[in-house]
Amino acid sequence: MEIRFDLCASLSLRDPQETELGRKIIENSIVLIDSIGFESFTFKKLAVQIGSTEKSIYRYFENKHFLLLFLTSWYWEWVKYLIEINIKNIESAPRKLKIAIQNLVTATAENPGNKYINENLLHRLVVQEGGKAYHIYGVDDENKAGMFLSYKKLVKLVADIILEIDPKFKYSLSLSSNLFEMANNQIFFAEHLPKLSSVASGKKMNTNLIDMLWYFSAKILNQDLSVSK
Amino acid sequence: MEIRFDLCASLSLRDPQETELGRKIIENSIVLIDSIGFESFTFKKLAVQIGSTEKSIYRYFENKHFLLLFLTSWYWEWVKYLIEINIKNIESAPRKLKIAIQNLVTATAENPGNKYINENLLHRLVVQEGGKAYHIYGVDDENKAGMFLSYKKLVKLVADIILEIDPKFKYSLSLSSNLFEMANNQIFFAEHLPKLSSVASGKKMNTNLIDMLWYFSAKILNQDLSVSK
DNA sequence: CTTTTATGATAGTAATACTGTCATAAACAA
DNA sequence: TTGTTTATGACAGTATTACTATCATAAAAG
Repeated sequence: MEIRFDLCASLSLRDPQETELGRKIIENSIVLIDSIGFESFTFKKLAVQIGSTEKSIYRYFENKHFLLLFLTSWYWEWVKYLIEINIKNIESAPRKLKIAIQNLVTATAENPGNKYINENLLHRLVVQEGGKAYHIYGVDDENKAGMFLSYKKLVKLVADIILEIDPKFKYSLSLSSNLFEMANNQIFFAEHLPKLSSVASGKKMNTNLIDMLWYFSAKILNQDLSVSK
Repeated sequence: MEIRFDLCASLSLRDPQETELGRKIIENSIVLIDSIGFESFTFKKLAVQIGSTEKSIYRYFENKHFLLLFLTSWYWEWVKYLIEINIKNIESAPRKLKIAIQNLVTATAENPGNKYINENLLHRLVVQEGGKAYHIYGVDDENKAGMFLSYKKLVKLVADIILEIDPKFKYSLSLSSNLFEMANNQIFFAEHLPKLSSVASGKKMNTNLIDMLWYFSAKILNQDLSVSK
């Protein structure tokens, strides 16, 4: 089994999912960025790691920013895919929201969906570096070019579940985007700046974070806290 | 009137608030980063703008990362200062929280507190680039060195107000940090990725954002929505 | 069997992110 | 007053980064 997502074409010069070298670039860039950080990451270092050349990587991605955008977009598509398959055939909207929260926090399936993408590592990368994909000077142009569609579709998916729960709720988009942002942020805080978070890192972090996000959402949406047990 | 904050000493090699050149560095770095973005910003460009040299700027800051950290720390101290003077003599804890929200969203005083720091520009800078101050590879070491104390103190201040409202509330730190993160994030989304936010950019953005943050907080804390009118 | 396409090898350039040295002017101390 | 720190500027230099260009070759496609 090999999951492929159709990401915005302008993210890459050539689709890296289609070639051996392309997949090597994806696989190893995740490992390398995770291990040395996005700022120290260069195409030169990646080229050395995969036994290729800088130039060959530049044939796939204009620069490292677009590579990061590709990786985060792939991640959001993956989370959307997980949520969609897991809420299938579920009737209750609050239940769907709880499932969405579970999936956006853990972002892992029982069976990995892909041979060359380590979803756990990618999740950690998005927690650490994800915001840099859009906190950039050219955000408006890139948005016009459709480069943030994956994230927008995902936020819309959850916002629609929220509207199913309460069609009159005024803040569905903000609550939805905040769930994604807050989930990643609180994981980052728990692991690096624990004074900024009420959830502690460790074995029970994900469970506690899911409980908290559900608590916040249920309160805001006037839902019974136990409804989705 | 000239506000000075005692920021963590290791943020800078020399306190820029004390010298003419130092204040020029602060003043112009805010303008320059805001206009070209943090990635394109270099000490060379800043040196040219202020008629100094790269080397002289390096005598104040190790590199541009620490300059950004200095600016964001100054900003968080400034917001903390605003909140503190505005909740003085207020009895009602929910009222205090509402005032805190108003201040963290607008982050401006009637009278600017400083001649060489443009607080409005700095606010915009923190919205755009603030997260990059701690989403870095060396976050743990810098945290040990006390470099995020300003933000942690601010989050604690608001978390304590939350505990005043409900001493049994389990998520005071996360609710507090999320208020700060969400405020900046939703401003960024409203202005650049409007599909991700329920608040629209424009004249009423701040008011709507304050209402939303208060709505979320009040719901989560079981407070009357109108209590702090 | 030819032609396209992808990659690798190699080279080169401007800018970035620094570090080092020295001269000088201003501030401060004896 | 003189002597001495201290801050800045002027200038030089280096390794790395972020690219772009050219050419040879091997594999895939027609």
